[in-house]
Amino acid sequence: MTGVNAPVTMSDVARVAGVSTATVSRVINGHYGVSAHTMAQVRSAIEQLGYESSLVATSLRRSRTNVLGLVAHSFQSYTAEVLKGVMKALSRSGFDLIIYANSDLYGSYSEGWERRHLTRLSGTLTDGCIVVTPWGEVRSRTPVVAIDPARDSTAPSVTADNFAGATAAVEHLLGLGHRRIGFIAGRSSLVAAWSREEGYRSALTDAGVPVDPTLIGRGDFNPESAVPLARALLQRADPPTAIFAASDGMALKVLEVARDLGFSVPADLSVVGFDNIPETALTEPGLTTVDQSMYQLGYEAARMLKALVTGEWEEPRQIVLPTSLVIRSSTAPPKSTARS
Amino acid sequence: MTGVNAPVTMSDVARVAGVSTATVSRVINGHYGVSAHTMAQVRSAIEQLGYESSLVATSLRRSRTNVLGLVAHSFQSYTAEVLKGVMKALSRSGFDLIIYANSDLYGSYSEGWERRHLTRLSGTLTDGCIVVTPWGEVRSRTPVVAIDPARDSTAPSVTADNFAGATAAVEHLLGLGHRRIGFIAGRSSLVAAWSREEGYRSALTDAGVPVDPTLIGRGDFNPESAVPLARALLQRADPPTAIFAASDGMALKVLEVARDLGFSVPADLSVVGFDNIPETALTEPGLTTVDQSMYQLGYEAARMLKALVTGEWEEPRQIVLPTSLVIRSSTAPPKSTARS
DNA sequence: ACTGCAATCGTTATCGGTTACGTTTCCAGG
DNA sequence: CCTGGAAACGTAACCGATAACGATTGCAGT
Repeated sequence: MTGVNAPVTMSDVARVAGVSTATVSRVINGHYGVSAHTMAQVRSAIEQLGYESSLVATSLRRSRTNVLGLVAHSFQSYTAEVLKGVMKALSRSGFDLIIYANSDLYGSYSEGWERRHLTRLSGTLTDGCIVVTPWGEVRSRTPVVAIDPARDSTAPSVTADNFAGATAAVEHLLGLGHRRIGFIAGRSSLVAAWSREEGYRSALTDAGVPVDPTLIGRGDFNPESAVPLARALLQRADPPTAIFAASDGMALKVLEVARDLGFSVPADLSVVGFDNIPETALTEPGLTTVDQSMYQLGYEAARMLKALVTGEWEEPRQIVLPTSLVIRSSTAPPKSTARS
Repeated sequence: MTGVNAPVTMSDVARVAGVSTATVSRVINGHYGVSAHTMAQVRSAIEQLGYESSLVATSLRRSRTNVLGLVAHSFQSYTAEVLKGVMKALSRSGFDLIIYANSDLYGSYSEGWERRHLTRLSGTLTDGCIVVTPWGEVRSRTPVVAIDPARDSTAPSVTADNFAGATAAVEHLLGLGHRRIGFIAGRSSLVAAWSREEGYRSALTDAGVPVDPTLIGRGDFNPESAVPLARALLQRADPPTAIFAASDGMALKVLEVARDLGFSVPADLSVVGFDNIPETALTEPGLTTVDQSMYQLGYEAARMLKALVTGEWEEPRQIVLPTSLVIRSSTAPPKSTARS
């Protein structure tokens, strides 16, 4: 039953060991210049008092802290996947991870959030940060790696090959015979959203199918944003036979709207999403989607940040990871394969 | 294109505004004794330099930081669920959250991990901490709430009603006609594991079925630990007709072993897990399991910690949340309902 | 014994803030 | 005109650690 409220500091240890705090510090950090005898005394004092160095005080004074940061504006299931990858990459690397989450903005968003927290952390606490889906340009004195950055970002980043993924998705629909393919876009300021739209356009064009701007809905990756857009597309006199949504969250909403409107998926309407979040395997029907391994994104981002922090430069500052199409049961040939 | 490497500190602001750092601090914290004119000047200097106060420096000097901590020894899918609940509870509460994850121990474990990190954080950085599944007694100068604590823990905690959940699971099996029900226990130092085993024993006893110690395997919640145990149970001359595992991770391993050994689930063997992690809905067959809402655990833990930190005492220091049985397709009546 | 160089250890400035306390300014009241 | 006191602001100590630097000690070399 040791004392509970004992903020035991380095000077406590120093007093007990009969040395100065500098010596205690030297012992802890394994620095040169302390005799075996004193070392033993300090060690014993540390043990006796149950001393643990304060992360805060240490990082204020030191330049390197061996702590990396991660800033995310919300916790979705994909954030958890990213985390797993990050932890894996950091495993036994000597780096700890601090995840900073701002509760006031949970759900909502206020401009410059990442920047604000980045500066608060990187001032001293962390040696570098990973930022998940930043909405603006990120800057910091310490290295930053962005996952799915903003379009105008020049910072080191890791993204999936969104263009290729979107192309594959649309080619899959084209291959099934679809010609009127709707698209629900993501927040266009994000490079991921932009590339997915480009992939959509490119696949259509390459197949000789003209891009119909009225078939494109402008969402923002927020699932709810897809609802009115899907409704608008499906209530047209000439609804598309397939809809490709730029994210699974939005695609799931498309499924809902389709059901509400009496469309049967995939008989009346094919739906494709993007991300391959766990929920897509559980829905009825299972959602065909483009898999981007959030785990891999996290893993690579952490590996890159580690290299940046330790100064081992890594050449490709922008890493692009492959995607793959996961075909489930939300896609099928259109009812009437009438070639126009 | 503002300067990138600009560690802009409070004294920078003070210099630009032509005041002392004390005044800047007063302005930032809205303290009394600053004229409207100076205040405006300081505000403008802050704006101009893009100053953000350092979390570290502030928390070193201050007692309250308005930051809560969460310490988890690994990131599984259930950790993510807990996080969502925590974030929800902290939403717009004025408290931020810092999650500390130690990479060196990822997967493995070394004694006293939580205590070490708790003291490192609670020294200054955080006002209080949530600890997820601590393996030992946790102590700290600041309030701590444990989720699924150790058995001997007296700290404030939040747990699911593990006893009732386990009882329900076993009663479900009994109701199907099973009498030889194997059990794979969790790490017995955790109260969750202990209660689940008690529930198992109690349900059997209440039904007049004697507890056969040879049908109990001593696992430790680590999925791998269940493999040899399941193998041993199923390779007996008189294998059980059902196995209840104290966690879904272990239950999924039981499914694997059963398949390898030629058992058909649920025809030859019924399997029940505990936790209701997302994967359990995806396996073939879907796993019958006991649902404990990790989201709720996180939510309640955060709510409790908040109250402890702000001093608004909350009476029940040990919160117990209800569980519910989720029946999927891994359970069925035994082949021969031979009453012994 | 005296010098010189390591090895060992203490002193002190410092990180970026907060705050107790002291000082100056300014104005109302006598 | 002088005094008192509140308002406004600066000074410096301090939070808990680190590290540059200086001081002390021990011992080999001459």
